[in-house]
Amino acid sequence: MFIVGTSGERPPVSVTSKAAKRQCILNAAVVEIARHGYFGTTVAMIAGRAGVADGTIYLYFKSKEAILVAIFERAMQRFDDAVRPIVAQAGAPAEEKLRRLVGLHLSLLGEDRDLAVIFQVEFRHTLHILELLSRSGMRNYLGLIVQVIEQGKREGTFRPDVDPVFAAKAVFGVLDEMATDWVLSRKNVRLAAREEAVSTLLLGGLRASTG
Amino acid sequence: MFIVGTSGERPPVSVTSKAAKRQCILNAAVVEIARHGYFGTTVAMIAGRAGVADGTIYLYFKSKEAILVAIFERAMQRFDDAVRPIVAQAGAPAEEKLRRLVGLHLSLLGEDRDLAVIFQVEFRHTLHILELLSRSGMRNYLGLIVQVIEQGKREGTFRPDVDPVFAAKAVFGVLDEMATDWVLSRKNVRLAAREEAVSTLLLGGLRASTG
Amino acid sequence: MFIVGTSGERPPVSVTSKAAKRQCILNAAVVEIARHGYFGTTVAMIAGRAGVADGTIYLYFKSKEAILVAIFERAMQRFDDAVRPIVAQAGAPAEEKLRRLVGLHLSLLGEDRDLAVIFQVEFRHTLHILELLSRSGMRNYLGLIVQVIEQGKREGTFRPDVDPVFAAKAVFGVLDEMATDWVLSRKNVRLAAREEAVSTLLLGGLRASTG
Amino acid sequence: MFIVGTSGERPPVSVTSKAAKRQCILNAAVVEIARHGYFGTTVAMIAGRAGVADGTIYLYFKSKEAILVAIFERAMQRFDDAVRPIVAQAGAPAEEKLRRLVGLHLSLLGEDRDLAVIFQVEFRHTLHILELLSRSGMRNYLGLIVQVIEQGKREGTFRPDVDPVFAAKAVFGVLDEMATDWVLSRKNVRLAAREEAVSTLLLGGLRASTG
DNA sequence: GATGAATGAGGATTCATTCAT
DNA sequence: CATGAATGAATCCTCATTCAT
Repeated sequence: MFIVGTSGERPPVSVTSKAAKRQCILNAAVVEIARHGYFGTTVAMIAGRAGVADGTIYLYFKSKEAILVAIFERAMQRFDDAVRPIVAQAGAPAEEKLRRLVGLHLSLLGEDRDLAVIFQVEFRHTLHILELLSRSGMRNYLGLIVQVIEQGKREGTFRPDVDPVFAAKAVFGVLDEMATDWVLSRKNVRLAAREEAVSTLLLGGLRASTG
Repeated sequence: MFIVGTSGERPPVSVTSKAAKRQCILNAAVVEIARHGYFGTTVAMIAGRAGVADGTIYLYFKSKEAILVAIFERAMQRFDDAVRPIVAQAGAPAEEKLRRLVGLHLSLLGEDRDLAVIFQVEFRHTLHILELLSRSGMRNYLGLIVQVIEQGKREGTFRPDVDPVFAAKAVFGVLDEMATDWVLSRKNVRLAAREEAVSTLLLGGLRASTG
Repeated sequence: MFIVGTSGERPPVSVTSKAAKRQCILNAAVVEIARHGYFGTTVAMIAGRAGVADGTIYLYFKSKEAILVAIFERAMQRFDDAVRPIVAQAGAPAEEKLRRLVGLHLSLLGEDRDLAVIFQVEFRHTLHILELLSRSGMRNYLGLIVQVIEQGKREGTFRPDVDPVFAAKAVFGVLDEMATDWVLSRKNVRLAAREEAVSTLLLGGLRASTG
Repeated sequence: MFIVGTSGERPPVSVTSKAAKRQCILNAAVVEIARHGYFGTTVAMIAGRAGVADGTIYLYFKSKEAILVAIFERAMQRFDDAVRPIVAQAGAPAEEKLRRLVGLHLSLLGEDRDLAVIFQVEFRHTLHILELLSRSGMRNYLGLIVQVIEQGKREGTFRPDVDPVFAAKAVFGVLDEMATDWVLSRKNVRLAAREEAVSTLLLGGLRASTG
């Protein structure tokens, strides 16, 4: 059924439109799920906001749950793309990297409240889903924090008795709580405003007591 | 819970039975919800485990959601009962109180994995529920931590530039992440085993750098 | 939760009503499926005719398909109850038994056109279902016909070179075609009216050519 | 079916291609429907096997049901083409014709198991479809059998008291049951192997008892 | 108070069919 | 002619909640 011609390129419209509509559905899902929760959101609601028919959703995603997973993966990809260069940067001290990492975490979540809601609330929905996620993308992210802390220990800026994995989880826990708190508070503050305080507190706990 | 025969003194039995059955349902709900998630748990499942008829549930709780709230309230009450004396204890330094508070938090959650699952996972289900909770019991608990940190600032053991509310949230965040991590990990470690590391890290971040 | 009392008998209402409602749903299903076909019949249609709510159906049957199977089983049971005594009857010659068996087959189907429609049309729906059925009840029925033919061979009234299993299938085939033809014809004839012709034809084919 | 390049003579190719593609779709439909049942087969499945786009199906058939009807008509046409000459053959006795007719019926179905499945199972799906079919092609076929039996009565080889239409249905019934039984049995026997037994039985039932 | 049968609204998903390209 | 993405109606099934016994 493929009429072989001379053009090696498939219709660009299709590619663009296909990917674009997928993103469109994902965006709609983020808004709806942030607003009504995963179980409170119907596929029809997502389709409605995306401006497509209910059935169309299933041309792009295998199931409702697959949408949630796709949201997570897309977000983690963006996180990873932003964080990895910071960690990899040669020459920068661990303290500096940790500060920037903290700033980035808060900025990225702070930029998109809907996404933040999903990350802080909806992804915690079910042990099943949480485990799914924690085993994939989340591990990567935690691994990056671990690297920074290990660097700090090598540099001598962080206490030698700190367990890097434990410390990374603690760092993540503080960031996470800040994000959740911000998501739950109705106040019109910027999440990134807490960057300084968070960094200070964490670095205080990690730093070697340089006499 | 089984009343067989004709008991002459109904009122006291009834009261006991009434309260006992309520607890029984709550216990059943904790197990089922921890195992299958809030939305994955049916009222029939809870009733089945509690050994009562489906309809009976509604003699003790207004709705399925009310059960979730009741679980939260009961757990927070226990938390409060345990934490309040520590905070109120006169003569104890803030550092000591914080250590004991950390230990208590991890112990209480570590004692009942099902309850921990619900706290770390299920209560995060929906923005709606989370807000409900954060406005009531959670605030109290956070307030207690705030008190300890304020005491530390007054004593001079904690840095004067620390914002007590912010710091309390950070403390909670670390504890929370440890609990979540424990819930998700299949390893057979005790949650309380991390008490020392958590306290050290947090106190390191809070402590005034006594020159 | 069972308050042990002195009465050994459960509420009779429940038993009666439970079984009665099951039959009621089955009857409704027979009518609807005969009229609109299995795939053309919705669970709501069955529930509507049975006078119960849609969800009630699922208190009595696991799925829509389970209803079809139950219809088959109920009908086969009735067939079996009627046919078995005929076959078992001592002293009756095979010819006589075959005549009565033919008469019974046509009578039973002829009595309930809706059921006949389902037997002749709907049960043939899918290879899957047909195999399911042919392996269970249908085999029994065929086995009874086989017995009669074997008896005829022993008596010397049926040709010795007849394969009983083959012949039984042929008998069934003729009966089946008569039933299908009757179901499809709109004429107001009685199915049982063909009893004589069918028996004559079949016995002609089976009978030993007694010189 | 794949037209690559610029063919100068479109019309004939087109005509051929058009008819060929129709047959191609029909063949694909036979396989899929035999395998998954009519309601279990999607138009997309047929299109996939035929190697055409979903929408293309509708350039050749008005609806999914129209495909089923077309399958029936094509098959009946083949039956008719094969059976008619036998019946029309002058000089051949009715017994001989009936034998050959039986053989042909079993051979044609036995040659294509997929088609046999559809004939014996899928065409019985719905009263609606069955009636559709029985009014058209099936009647013709039955009419041919009737002719043979009438010839036999004129010849004096068949019993004078036999109703030709009834007898034709009985013949068809036996053939039908044999085919169904073969379709359902997994054994690797040839359907045509039963030709002799079927003919013998039927002729035994029809034959005038030449004393 | 307790029961559990009954309810019926609600939702994820499928698929025949259409139509812009 | 052919495509296949898009449609949206339709359906089976679940389950929180009620209420007659």
